[in-house]
Amino acid sequence: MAPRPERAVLRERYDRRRAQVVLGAARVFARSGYDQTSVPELADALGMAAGALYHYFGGKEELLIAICDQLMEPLLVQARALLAAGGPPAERLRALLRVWVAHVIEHRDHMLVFQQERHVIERGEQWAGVRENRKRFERLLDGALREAREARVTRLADDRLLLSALLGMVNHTAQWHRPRGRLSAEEIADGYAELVLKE
Amino acid sequence: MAPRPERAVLRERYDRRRAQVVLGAARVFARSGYDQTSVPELADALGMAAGALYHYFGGKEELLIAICDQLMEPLLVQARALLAAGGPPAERLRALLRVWVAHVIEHRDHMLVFQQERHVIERGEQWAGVRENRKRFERLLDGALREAREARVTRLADDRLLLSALLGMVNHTAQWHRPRGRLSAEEIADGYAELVLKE
DNA sequence: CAGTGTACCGAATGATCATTCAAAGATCGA
DNA sequence: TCGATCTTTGAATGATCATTCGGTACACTG
Repeated sequence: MAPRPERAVLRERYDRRRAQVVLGAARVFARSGYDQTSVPELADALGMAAGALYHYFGGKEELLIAICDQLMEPLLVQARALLAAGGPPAERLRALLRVWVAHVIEHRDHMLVFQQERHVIERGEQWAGVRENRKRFERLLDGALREAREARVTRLADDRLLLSALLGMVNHTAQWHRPRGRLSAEEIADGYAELVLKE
Repeated sequence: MAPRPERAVLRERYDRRRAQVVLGAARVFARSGYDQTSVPELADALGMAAGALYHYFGGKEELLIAICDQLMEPLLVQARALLAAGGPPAERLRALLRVWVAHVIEHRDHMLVFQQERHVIERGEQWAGVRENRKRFERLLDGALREAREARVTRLADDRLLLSALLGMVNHTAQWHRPRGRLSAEEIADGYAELVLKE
């Protein structure tokens, strides 16, 4: 009686397509700005009609939230797994930096959008989840930094300042890194580690 | 016959008022976003009518350019004066960091707008001047870093990476610093210097 | 191949926006 | 106070935008 493909199959197909759209939208928004890109323009760039977007998203802002989620969630997963694994503080921090820098480079467009739309993220009701995820990552990083300081391997006594400095330099990587740049993600991460850690 | 105030007086009054408007607009745009703030909203927040803005600016975007100029130009002047003064490379770099961090903190709203509107700055024809000023500052910083490396006082062999790291961490200061925060501008700058310079 | 639900289309809609402009208010020298 | 000029007003204008929705195309099941 119910002549439909398995519900799970449909759901998966829907999710995959949605993720594709989010990915493409990140590229477009990174280049042209979120507000300066009209929905028809965006749809054009994605090779679909404006109306189709509303099949996947309740509205333009929901799409923006999806971009931020697609950025933050896999990073959180990786960071948690890594920090759960144990090891000496300096090595843990170095490893976290590598994962983080690689992620920023891999999701360059997402990062640019994320940074550009800071003022929306800070305020909106619907943005609480994104803010929470950001907070979670900062807490993980903060924990790794405290450990490192207690092991006396950081070069700066002030954890908070070190945290902010790292957030600044690592996230800023999205602004200058180019796909076939001179330095690999790993070299960049190790450079940052060299600034932060004692020899 | 010509019953007018001195031309210079008028010009000065006009310029001062314009600068006030630019300052106020920076605050509003930093909080609510450039695109998300309508001209009537902005005018309201500034206590003036929408039309009056067009007495000082050809359009909304010209106002945005003015915000960036008001940010970059005094910093360039200070940086140039400081670097012209001479002294040992480590001290020059430290001094530059202090001036720079203080400027970022002082112009927090301008910085937030500047960072949020990156995609406009990168592209537009009319933005060439702003891009040029940014380039000039980066060259000054780059020079100071090279000097420091040649004097073997930096902790990272790679000037380019160090430059990017500094741009990231210092500019990011605008995002977390609060007016009556725990650390002074000077303490923050010295913290950054500690990361970058050998003991 | 018939029937059903999903994916997509694109013109229409109502709201919002940047900008203009004619007129009024403010300022100041004479 | 007069009159010239600078400054500000706010309603009108035309353009643009996000979103809606009635409908088509397609994929899959049985």
